[in-house]
Parts: sequence; C-alpha cells; structure tokens
Amino acid sequence: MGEVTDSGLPRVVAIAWGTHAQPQSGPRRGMSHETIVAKAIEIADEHGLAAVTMQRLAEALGFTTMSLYRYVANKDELLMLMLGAESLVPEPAVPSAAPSGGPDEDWRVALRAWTDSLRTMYAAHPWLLDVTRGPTSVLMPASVLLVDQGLHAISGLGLSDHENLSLILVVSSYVSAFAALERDLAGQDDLAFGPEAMQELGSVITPERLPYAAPLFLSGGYVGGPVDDDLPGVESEYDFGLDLLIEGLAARRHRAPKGTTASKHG
Amino acid sequence: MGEVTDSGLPRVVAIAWGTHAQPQSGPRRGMSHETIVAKAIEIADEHGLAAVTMQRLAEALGFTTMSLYRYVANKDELLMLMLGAESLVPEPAVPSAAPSGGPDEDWRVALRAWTDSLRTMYAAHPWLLDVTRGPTSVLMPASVLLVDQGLHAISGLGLSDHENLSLILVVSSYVSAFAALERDLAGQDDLAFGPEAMQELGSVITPERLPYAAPLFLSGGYVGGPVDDDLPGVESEYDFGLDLLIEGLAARRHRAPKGTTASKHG
DNA sequence: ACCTGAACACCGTTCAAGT
DNA sequence: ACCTGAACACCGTTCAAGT
Repeated sequence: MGEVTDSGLPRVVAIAWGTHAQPQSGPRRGMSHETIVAKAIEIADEHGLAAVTMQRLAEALGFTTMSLYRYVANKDELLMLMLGAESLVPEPAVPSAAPSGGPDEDWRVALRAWTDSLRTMYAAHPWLLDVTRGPTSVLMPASVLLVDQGLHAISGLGLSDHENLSLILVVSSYVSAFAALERDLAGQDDLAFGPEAMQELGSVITPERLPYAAPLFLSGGYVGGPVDDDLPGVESEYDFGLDLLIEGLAARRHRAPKGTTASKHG
Repeated sequence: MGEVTDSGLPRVVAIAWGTHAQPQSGPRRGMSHETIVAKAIEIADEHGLAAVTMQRLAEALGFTTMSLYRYVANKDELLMLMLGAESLVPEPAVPSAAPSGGPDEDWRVALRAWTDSLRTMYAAHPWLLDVTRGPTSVLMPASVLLVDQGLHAISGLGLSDHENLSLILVVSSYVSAFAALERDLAGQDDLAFGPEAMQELGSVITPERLPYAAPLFLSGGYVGGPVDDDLPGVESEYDFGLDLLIEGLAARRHRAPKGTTASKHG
C-alpha cells in the first residue's frame, strides 16, 4: 500500500518523525507538512472528518488543491499524518501530592490518569475514531508517545515487557471502544419514545423471539433506562469495565506476586 | 438526523423490524429492503465498504441508481440497515455436552462462547468496523439479538438488570476494539524492517524523549516482537484482556456472592 | 407509486504546462 | 522542484418526466 523510503521505513512514518529528507533545490516551499496537518486537524476538530477535503484544506491554506500533492501522496497519507500527530496527545496530568495509598494503590491511580488522558484526547478529537488505522499507525509519533506514557503509568506493576505491552494494548482498546460508544450514543436522549413507539417495538421484540432482551426492553432498562442525569452517557458502564480490568489485574497480582513464579494457588 | 414514523420510531428502525407499512397502491415494487440490504452486504463482504456505492449496488440489482431512493432515504440509511441486519449474527454455538465444571465455571464458558460469536461476526464482515454507528443502532435487530444472546450467556451470574447490561456493553466494546486492532494490524508482517529502518527510527525514538517506549523498541519488543507464528495477530493480547475482565468479574462475584445486595458499580 | 434520464455539486487524482 | 489550470472518472442526490 504505502510507499517506502530508501531505509525501508514507510514514507508516512518518516515524514511524521521528520526524518524524511526534503528536497533542497528548486523554489522555496510554500507549505510544510506541519502546517498542512495542523490545518487539517483544525478543520476536523471544528467541522468533522468529512469536512476535511483536499479542496477545502488547500483553500484554508491559501493554495490550490493540487499543490497538496507535492507534500502528500494521497488523502490516506494525510489522514495517517493527522492520526499520528504528536500534538493530539494531552499533556500528562501532573501527579497530585495527595497522600499515597501505598504501592498497591499507586498503580491504580496512575492507570486511571492515563485512561483519562486517552479519553480527553478522543473527546477533543472525535474524528480520531473515524480514521481507519493501518499497520503503520502504531509507529506514528502519537502512538509511541501514548505507549510511553502508558508504560510509565504501569511501570510499578512489575510485569514483563510483553505483559506490559499487552496491558497497554488491552486498556487503550477498551478506552477507544468506549469513546466510540459514547460518541455513537450522543443524542440518545432525543430518542425518548412515546408509548406508541414502545408498543410498536414491543410487538416485534417479543419474549418468544428474544427471551432475555425482551423483558429488559419492556421494563425500560434497555433504552432510556434509569436516566442518570448526573452521569453523562455511559460513564457508569465505562467505570464498571475499567474496574473489572483493574480488579482482574489486582487478583492476578495477588496470586503471583512480584518476583515469584506463578503459584498453583487459585 | 433520521426521519421518524408516525409512531415516533426512527424510520430506519421501523424498516429494519418490518413494521414500516409499505405503500399499497401503484405498480408492483421491483425490489425490497431485504434484497437491497442483502446485496449491499454481499458487496461489502466481498469488496469492502468503499465498494458499496449507490450506483454499483443498483447495477448489481439490475436497476438504475435513482430507483434505490424509493426504498432508502439516503446512503446513511442504507448503511444503518446493513449494520442492523439480523443475518450478520452467527448462529449461537450449541453448548457441548462436555462435563460441566460447575456453576462457577459455566458462565465463563458461556461468556467466551458469546465473545467468540462476536469475533466470528467481525471476521466475516470486517466492514462493520467502518460503519459509523448512531443513537439508533442499538435498536436494530442485530444489536438486540446480540444483546439477547449475551444476556443468555451471563444469566447464571445473578447480576442485576443494570449490571447485566453494563457487562454486555463492556465486553462487546472490548471485543469490537480488538477486532478493529486485529484488522488494522493485518499485514504487519510486511513491516519487517531492516537494520537501516530500525536505526532511522532509533534516532528519533530515544530514551531521552521516550524513556519507557524506547527500551522496548530497541529490544525489538514493540514491532515484530517475539513472533508467535502459532497465534494469529494479537490473539494472546486479546486473551489476556478477556482473562482480566473475567477474573475481575470472578473476584467481584466472590466478594459479593449471589443474593447479596450488589454494590453500585464501585 | 414506481422507475428513469438528465443534470448538479461535489469528490480525489492525473497530467501537461508554466515559473 | 514548486504551483497551477484543465480535465477525468467518479461520488451522492435532486428533479422533472414518463408509465
């Protein structure tokens, strides 16, 4: 798919890290990858990913559409550069000087701080969820930076390298999935159905066909449900799942403490 | 966004469930929502979501592009109907007659069977990960059917309705995120960088800038890593995370056994 | 009410030209 | 080597017409 530089690195990765040598001769360049990507992100933040067209982007930069192709092989490459931009990653929260709960609690706080950072990123740049990732996306600056911060957060757990990376992958996958869910369900409130709509749905979501879902639907627990106005969206579900992951981690940690080989105690 | 029927139900939901009354007078209809959606899914399965254009779909059905607009308000509605098609959901695996591990093990087996079903669905229809969901997607037949099967799987856990639904949401989010990861990382093998590429990346992924990621990268644990040819893609990471969720669930279950008032998610 | 043909306002991208 | 103007092959969608 993507082109490759002389060193064998994908072109888009080299561009993102700034190791892609720019041509030296010829007229001065009117733009740079940085300005192009920054403007594209600005448009996506403000008007959504669909608003990021080559024409609109070029116009916003004061050039013609075709000039962009001097910097970017195609639109996919532009999207990948947006996805990998280091500027997307929030500054890590400064750890508060609050009384520590001991080493057994610290990693939970650090892990939660990291997931909060991820959520902040998705909240500020929801279009990230719309960009199709690819094999090279994990090599982009934003990904590596996030992994670095994640590894930092869980460094106190004493896991192996492979386990550390697995955990980072698992947790970031979980958070991104929930960010997507939160985005998808936005405006769910407008779906406050009247009795007619509920009856129409009830005629087809029947206990015979859907024995487990139907009762939940009829009780109102499925849509709308117990409306928690305090909690925005699926906040409580998010916490529930993250708690499960953390408790699972704690259980595993307790079972096989640092430095010990896994015991058969279970 | 979407139009609404007389009953207040979103038009696309009514169509999907078959409660949307078809016009009676006039010429016989040449197509149906079923045939249109089935053909669209066929195209997406075979050639990807990008290949599903109104023109191509209509041609495959033997009609002109514009005729589709008699059945579907716009392309978004078509995508939503594809996303919600009941036919996407795999048949639930018949529980094997293997010796039971007791009620404390049964729910783990059932939960894993359900997640396997979800993964099968994403593997067979990878374009599902590319369709932007919306507030109404949870009301579509495929979603409700999957929720029903999920509730069935965890019915032995004795959780509250709300907890059940939370768990379904959490687990399905996790699985979909990993399905996306697996898809995104497909072809990662082609990224077997030579020493030149590694050196170029190493010049910019430095211990100073990325203290936690750099060592992992230099040790080869980040890209390529310990190549497990037996395990396709991120299989082991997937299992790791699912184990964590299940262990967390077991720990919680142990702490607040069935019959006790459940703590409210935290 | 169905289906069609023509047309519109966009897309991303190529190419030959100017500087 | 940069930037441009014109052109191409598509998109989704609207509209007035035929039946």
